[in-house]
Amino acid sequence: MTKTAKRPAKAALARPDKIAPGQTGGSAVRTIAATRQDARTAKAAARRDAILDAALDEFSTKGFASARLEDVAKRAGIAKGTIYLYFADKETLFQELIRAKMVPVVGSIELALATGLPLRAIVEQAIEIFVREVYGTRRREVIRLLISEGPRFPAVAEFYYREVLSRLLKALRGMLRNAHERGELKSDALVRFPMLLGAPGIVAIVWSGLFERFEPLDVRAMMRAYFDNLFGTGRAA
Amino acid sequence: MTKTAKRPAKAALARPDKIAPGQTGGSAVRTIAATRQDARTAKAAARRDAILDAALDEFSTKGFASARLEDVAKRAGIAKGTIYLYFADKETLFQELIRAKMVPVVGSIELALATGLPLRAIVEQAIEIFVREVYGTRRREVIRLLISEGPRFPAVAEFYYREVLSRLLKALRGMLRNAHERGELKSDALVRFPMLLGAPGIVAIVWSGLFERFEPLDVRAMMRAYFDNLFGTGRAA
Amino acid sequence: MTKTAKRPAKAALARPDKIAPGQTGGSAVRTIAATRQDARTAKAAARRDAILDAALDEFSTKGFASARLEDVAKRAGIAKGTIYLYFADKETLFQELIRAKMVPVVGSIELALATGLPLRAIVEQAIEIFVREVYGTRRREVIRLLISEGPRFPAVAEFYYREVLSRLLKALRGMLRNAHERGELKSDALVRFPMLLGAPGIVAIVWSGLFERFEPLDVRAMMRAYFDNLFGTGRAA
Amino acid sequence: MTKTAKRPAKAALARPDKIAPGQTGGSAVRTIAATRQDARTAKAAARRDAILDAALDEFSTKGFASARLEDVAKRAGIAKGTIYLYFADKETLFQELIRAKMVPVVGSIELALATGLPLRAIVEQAIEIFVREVYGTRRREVIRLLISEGPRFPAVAEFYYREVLSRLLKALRGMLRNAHERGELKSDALVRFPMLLGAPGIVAIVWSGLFERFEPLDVRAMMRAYFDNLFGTGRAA
DNA sequence: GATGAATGAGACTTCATTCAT
DNA sequence: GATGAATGAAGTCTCATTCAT
Repeated sequence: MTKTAKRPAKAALARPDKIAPGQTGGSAVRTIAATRQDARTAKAAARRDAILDAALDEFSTKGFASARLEDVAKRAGIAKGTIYLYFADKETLFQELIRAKMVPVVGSIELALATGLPLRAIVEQAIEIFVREVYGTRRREVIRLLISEGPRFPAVAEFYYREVLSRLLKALRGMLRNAHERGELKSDALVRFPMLLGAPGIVAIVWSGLFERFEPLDVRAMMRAYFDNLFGTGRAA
Repeated sequence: MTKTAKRPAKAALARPDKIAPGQTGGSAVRTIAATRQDARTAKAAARRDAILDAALDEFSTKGFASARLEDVAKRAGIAKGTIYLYFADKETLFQELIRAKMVPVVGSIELALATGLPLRAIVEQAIEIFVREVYGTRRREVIRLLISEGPRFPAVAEFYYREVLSRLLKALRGMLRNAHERGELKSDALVRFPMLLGAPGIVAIVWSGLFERFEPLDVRAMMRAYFDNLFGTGRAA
Repeated sequence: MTKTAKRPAKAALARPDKIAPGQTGGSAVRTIAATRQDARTAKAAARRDAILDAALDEFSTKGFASARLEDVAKRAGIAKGTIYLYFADKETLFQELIRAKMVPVVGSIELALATGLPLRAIVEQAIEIFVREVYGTRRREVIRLLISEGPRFPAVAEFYYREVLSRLLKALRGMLRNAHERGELKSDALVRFPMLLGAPGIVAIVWSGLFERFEPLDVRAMMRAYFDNLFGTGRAA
Repeated sequence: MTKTAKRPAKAALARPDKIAPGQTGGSAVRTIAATRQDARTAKAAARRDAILDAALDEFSTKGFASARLEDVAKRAGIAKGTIYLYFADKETLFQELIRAKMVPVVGSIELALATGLPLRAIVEQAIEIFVREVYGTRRREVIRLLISEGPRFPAVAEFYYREVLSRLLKALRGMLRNAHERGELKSDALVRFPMLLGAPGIVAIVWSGLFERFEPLDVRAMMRAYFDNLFGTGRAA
């Protein structure tokens, strides 16, 4: 892939490879050893997270190709070589980063979309969730990273599509279909193109990376305007 | 000092720098020499374009940082060093690429938006223009590149905002304000957030780079659905 | 920004920069760890010296600008990149080379000049020291390098003047003033121009680099002749 | 030689190679054509000189290896390729530079040394000549260049030794031997090491390149002090 | 497990030299 | 003769990855 790859092989993508240090396969009996094991496991997990956080910072700032693993290590407070105890290589680190930051939120979003609430309420809620849980957090950077680097990492794009996006789209479609059937939605356009619901979020993230300096954007207001217009709700009614 | 010294400054950004070979300042009388000059100028311009095209290909495929200037040269059918006769360095090449591909279209879009046509017609036209002149051309890649790499090139983002985006937004605002005043637009939301009109375009471009393989997108249909919904037009009425 | 960016500043000159690998700040208690540390430190110092020696060879033979760092590495028995673990860049390597080879001898020369010995004896001694400790060693090359490349490296010239030459001249002046006051020196010319004492050494070094092949020079004899004449000593009396 | 050489062969050194444009071999009859020829020859010679002057500037400032032929051309007011109409390559240009600037003065110095004047007078004259004709002119740079780069250009050193230095030394020896025989010189040391007469000149040139900034040198005074001491003349008597 | 010194492939950039015009 | 666009070899410096300690 990218010129970064330097050494021969490359672990299969899209699956967490490598049993990281302290990571256990699956045991049972509680023993002193097991407890010690746990401690080690916990420390290892914490370290893994630290690396991922550091990597997100560096990749976001410099871009994947220009980010230096040495800086990631420094930021994580570990030595350069240690990264390789947790991730097979730079590319794998990138994938795991996307995975680790995005997968956990899918479930809760699915749940939020499955409530029978009126479209209006769900959308209102979604705006809040996006602003608070995505735009206002490091997840914004994760998505920006995905948008920027994803095209060069087919494995990442595939994994993301499979584990995150397709599930969200499915949930969205279900929710929208219901709203359509309940008459809350005039057309079926959004059922056919549910990704349009994500459009203002994408615009906000792209905008923030490029033009925020020149023209700040009130993301919440923009999203509200967008959905009001889209659903014919809002004051314009 | 010694050849080790890096080139002092860095050509001022946001302005075509470097008098490319064969480029003349501006004369008048037609002479044989002038004709010869023209031939040279024309050849130089053609070569410059070839480099820009090749660079777009390589940057799009590999990303700015990972693209090799040697590959750009090869693709343009010239020697590595020749690139430096036309562009000061890799970064300048990137900027000029964005500039050269985007600036020329701004004027015509401004014109298209300034017609007094009904909103509905303008939008219909805009969809066509986007699909034919952007999405279906290399300009799609230019925008993708801007989205991906722009955050790391403040100068490019600034230039793009100044020379392209702000002009488009202004034209959009004017057009939308008119439509609003004519009653063709219920709310003023779009006047306040004209970038929302670009949202489906952005989504289409982002989508095409990441998920096209898994789920192709009928861009024209999506845009039509989007605008129908937005303006309450279309069959759903 | 992007990996293209040149390293920002440039280590402040005239001071050993960069903590070389294995170099410690300064501790105390002797432990196993400390011992291991020492071994590493020692190895690092040895390697640093090897690089400096190799650099001296290459720079002397090819000149600073034409010497290839790869050849320096090869000669030092290490990989190209390793040099950069010890020196920030080629220019820094050059400076450190001059510093490392010259600073250590200043003190002992100052001492030799501070003895109350008669001028005649001191000069005799100085000739021996020059021939044995400078002309007959790699230091001759260091000085030749300084003469050749110094004008293009203001920082090196400055450092050399400050740390080496001005100290030597001061010691010389003191010694000569004493001799003058004791009546061993007829005029005060040398007190005013102590660098004249170095003249035959400079001539010898310059000559050896240019004309040795065509006309070998008996340096010791030349220096003796020079000083005999200068001080009115020697057989000619 | 030096890494600069890039293309296969290399014209034999130490002889002006290449019949430069406008240069004639040797004709006779005066015709209109001949006159036109002369004009061309003169122009060519002037251009050749301009290149040499420009080269001296650039080589002095940047060093031979780091000087760019393009800058030489610019400074000479010609195009890069034109240099190659007058000199075979960069190295040849360097040699011709040394030759052109130094050979013409040898004769007059020889003459000055051959007068039967008393040593004292000759030396006084020599100081003036050195200060006015060498130290105060571009010849100082030529000599500095010779000292700096000569060791890497055996052909230049050889040529210089043969055409310049050995002739000067011979003249010096003759002059000194006469002075010795006339009793004006106590010892024969200088007859054996006539280069010592040049020592203060060398010191002055080396000093001016390295330390002038920190400690200016009154060259004339230093030389006078030197020779006074050397010959037991001057006020100290 | 952790470290960080070492490696060496690789990329950008420079510039002497050539040659079509 | 003169020009300057083009070439491509070569050099500095970077950094992912390895491995001895």
